[in-house]
This record gives sequence, C-alpha cells and structure tokens, in this order.
Amino acid sequence: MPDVTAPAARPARERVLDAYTDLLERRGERAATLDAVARAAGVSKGGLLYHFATKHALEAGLLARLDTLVTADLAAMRTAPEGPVEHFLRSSASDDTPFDRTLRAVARLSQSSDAARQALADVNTRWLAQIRDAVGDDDLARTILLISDGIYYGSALLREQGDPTAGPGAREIDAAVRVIRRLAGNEGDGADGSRGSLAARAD
Amino acid sequence: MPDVTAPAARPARERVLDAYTDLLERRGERAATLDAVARAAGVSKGGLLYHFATKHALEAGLLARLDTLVTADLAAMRTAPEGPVEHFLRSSASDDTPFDRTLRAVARLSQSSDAARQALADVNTRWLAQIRDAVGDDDLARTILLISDGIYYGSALLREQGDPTAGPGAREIDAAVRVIRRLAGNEGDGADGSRGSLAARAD
DNA sequence: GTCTATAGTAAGATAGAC
DNA sequence: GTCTATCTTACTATAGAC
Repeated sequence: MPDVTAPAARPARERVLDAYTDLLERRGERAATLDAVARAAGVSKGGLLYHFATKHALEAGLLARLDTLVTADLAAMRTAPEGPVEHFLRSSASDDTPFDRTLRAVARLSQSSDAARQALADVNTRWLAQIRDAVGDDDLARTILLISDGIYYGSALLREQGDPTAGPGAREIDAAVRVIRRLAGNEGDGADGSRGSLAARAD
Repeated sequence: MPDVTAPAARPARERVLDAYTDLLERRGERAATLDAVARAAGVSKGGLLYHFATKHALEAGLLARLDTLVTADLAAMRTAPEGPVEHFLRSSASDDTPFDRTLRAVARLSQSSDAARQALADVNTRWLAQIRDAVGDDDLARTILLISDGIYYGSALLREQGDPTAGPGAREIDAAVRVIRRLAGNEGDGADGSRGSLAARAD
C-alpha cells in the first residue's frame, strides 16, 4: 500500500511532473527542456526518459494530471461556503494550489500544442456549465468566465518571476466581485435576458 | 520622399517584424527561430541579422513597434462612434489589425521575457487610465479591463491555428456588452466608488 | 529504475564574399 | 544590404552499464 506518512518519498515520476510544471510556469516553454526538467527533479536525463519516453509523453502526463485536478476543483466549487461564483473568481488568481499551478503550466504549453489548447478549452466548458447552473443566467455566466480568464491569464502571463504583486491582484478581484454583486442586485427587473432567479450566493 | 504607391516594396526590416509577429502568434515562441523568421520574411539568416544583430534585438524591435501602435489605438478609442468602452471590448478579439496581432505576439513572448511582460503591463496601465476617464468609476473600469483580458487572452491562447471560432467569440462579447449595459443603467445615482445603492447586495 | 555517454539535429551567432 | 558558409552550443533521443 502507498506510504502516506512520508511525503519526502515522492516518486520520481511525480517529481518530474512537478519540476516540469514549475519550469513552464516560471520560465516558459522554451526553458522547460528535458535537461532542465531532469535537473530540477533531481534525476538524470536518462532517468526522466524512463518515465516519459519522449517530450510529447511528458506533456501528455501533465495534461492527464490536469484532468484529475479539474474534477476535484469543480467539486470544491460546488460546496464552497462563500458560494461558487466568488470562490471561482477568487481562486482564479490563487497561486499555490497544485491545480492553479498546473493550469498555468498548461496555458503556457498551449501556445504550441493543440492537445494543451484542447485541454484548456475543456476546462472552460466544464466551468461554464457549473457557473451557469449556479447563477441561472447564460450571459452572466459567460461574463464571469471572461472576468476569471482576465484575472487568470493576467496572473499567469503578467506575473513577474518572483513578484506576485504584478498582474491582477486583490484589488482587481475585489472590484469584479463588487460589480457582480451590483448585477445580482439589479436582476429583479426582468430586463431583457432570459433568466429567473439568479442566485449567485444571493440568499 | 517615401513611396506610398508601392506597398510591395515593404522594407526587409518590416517584413522581418511581420514574419516574427506571425510566427509568434500562430505557432508560438519556440517556433519563432531566427531561421524560421528569416525564411518567412523571404531573407536569409544573415540578412535578418543585419537588421537585428541578436534575437534580443529582434524582440526589442517588436516591443518598439507595439509602443507605436498602442498610442494610435488609444486615440482611435477616444473617438469611436460606439463609445470607448464598447469599442474597447469589441476590438479585444479582433484579429486582423496590426495592433492586435502585435499584442498577441508580445503576449506569447511575455512567457519568457521580462521586457515583454513589462510592455504588456504598460499597455494595460494606459488602457485603464483611459477607460476610467470614460466610465468615471474605478471598479467598473478595472472590471471592464479584466473582461477584455479574458476575451483577449482567450482569443490569443485558445485559438486553434486555423480556426477562428475557438476561444471567446461574438457570443461572449455580446454577453459582456449586455451585462455592462445593465450596469450602466444602474449607474445614475451617486458617482464615486463607495456608495449605497450599488453596494454589496450580499449581506 | 536510474545512471553515463554519445549520436544526431537544430539553435543563435560570426566571418567574409558580393 | 544581403548572401553563403561555418562555429559553438544546446536540444531530443538512443544505447548500454549498473
């Protein structure tokens, strides 16, 4: 059975994916060479290539990990105490969960990989469905997703290597949350959209 | 005087920047090698290196071009007939102006270049200032910028090589414009950032 | 399961002809 | 201003020892 008590014994295969994620996120696709990944993971190039025979296999390994993590994230969103929408927006700029780190890594990969692009599109589809369920309004759900993308890509792309203050931060997110609350409050007039009761976290 | 009648005679230096932009946008940073850029621009590697002595100089050339184009874009925004905000959002996903193409190229570069990241941050700062002027509300201005980033990075990063229908499209943008109009309709009272009727509906 | 050594290729950059 | 070599380094991947 797996040893849950010794996190230091993290298997080499996992350490390789961790290192690949970290390099992609912090230094970009070009820097994430087999050599650099192996060094960062504390294995040799040959050792890395035992677990992932080609660079393409390494990428596929990362996408598989993303798929696992997104499923867990959707479940967390559904049960968040602050409501799914605010949870979703605030977690868009979080930088220390494995899920967010993996997502940023895959976003960087997506610039030259169709498979990575497709994986991101799938994540977005799953998010949209769940937010639409939460707010009961398609326009608003799509807009919330765009805001999240703005926060997310901003924090993914504008972030300086060591400086977490660059890119969108608490200030932007607070602004967006306030704006969406205004909308939630503005919904009762049955304007032109097609929803009914918009309960983002409402009552 | 410059020859305005012969666009075919576009100087090699410009063709190199065009080709670099195109490769970055369509195939990513890793594909934009000196060799590939030279080939796409119709010059030899030596020819390219006459105009840009190093790869870093090529990148700097692209950032300088972006700076010129953003200034022109801000001016166009100010005088847009549909108003600056809607103009801004709709142009976030446009894909055929030199400005948008350059911006997407620089976004891809920003994954491994501090200078490119800084250039994008500067563009955002200039946009924010102008939108804040237009809507007179800091929260709303920042939110609009995030929506735009969502549209923009989505169209930049999720777009398939040859398929312009992937990523955010007219549907998302229309949704966002409708949502912002709801807000605008709700704006008539008290015009600073901290008052009552728009506030937090939540508790 | 992990290592060292190395083959083969492609990258950024230089030198010098035209 | 643009070209054709060519140098050097770094990348992906393979082979075979331990």
